[in-house]
Amino acid sequence: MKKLPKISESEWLIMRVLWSKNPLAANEVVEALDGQTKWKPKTVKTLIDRLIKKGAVKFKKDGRRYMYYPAINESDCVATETHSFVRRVYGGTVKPMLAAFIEDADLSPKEISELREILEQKAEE
Amino acid sequence: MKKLPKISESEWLIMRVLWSKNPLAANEVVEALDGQTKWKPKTVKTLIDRLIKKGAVKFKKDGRRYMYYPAINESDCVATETHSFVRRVYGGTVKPMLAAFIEDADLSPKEISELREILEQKAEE
DNA sequence: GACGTTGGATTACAGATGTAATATTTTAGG
DNA sequence: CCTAAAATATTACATCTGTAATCCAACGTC
Repeated sequence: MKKLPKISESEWLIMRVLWSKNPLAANEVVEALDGQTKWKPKTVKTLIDRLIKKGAVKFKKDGRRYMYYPAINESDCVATETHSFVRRVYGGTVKPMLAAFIEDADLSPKEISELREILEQKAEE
Repeated sequence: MKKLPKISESEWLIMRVLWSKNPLAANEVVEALDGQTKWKPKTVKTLIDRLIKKGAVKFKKDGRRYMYYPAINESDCVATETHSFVRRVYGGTVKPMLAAFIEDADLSPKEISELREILEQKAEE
């Protein structure tokens, strides 16, 4: 797995848009973010440009405009970010936090049983 | 609850040292970090100064030197950071996050069974 | 064909961050 | 007392981030 670039807080919003649907033109990204942020279109374009420079996004020409799409895998990014978060904030000790979250989160019965299954898998290792 | 300052990645390491034991002199913080980072003592001092400026750390004089201690609550910071993380990376959907955490975490068999029990409780509600 | 519109390219600019070095003050030791 | 050691205070500086604005080129419109 290749090295993933660091994605900043704002850039994450762009990436999540592009992961959920792509390729998109710049103005489509702007529209997809409508309501989520108060960014001007130029701001969105800057963020896209930076993601391209970082190698997180690629584009292809469609006539006069560019169509953007992710160049890196969502699951990989999420896993990396999660790992770094756990180490930073919890120093690696996750269990108390998981417990609190499970208590607190509004989980559906289906989600609960899925999580139980994951834990069973873990227990068998 | 008062507003918490933003704590950067590097600053988190300092805060975790001070939360685990305080008050500490600057050189004691440096020692506590030994092995965890390759920072020079001056770097550690800079980070402490910034945390003071942000209001995250306070100090009192002990003769010629300062003794540092946290000015903000660990649980509050962890909760805030976790919330922001979940929104940024998972867009607020908790279950995939929990799944990733469980996969990622290095859980002991005991911890796993404790979590399973919590989930069982949840399932019965 | 001149002109406004739309999209891309270039430039801006302050504050945060990582990572220290240098300068100064205080103090303990000779 | 004077000096080296230890702590603190001040300064440094390149990047990264957030948040755009301005400039330019191509297109479709009247």
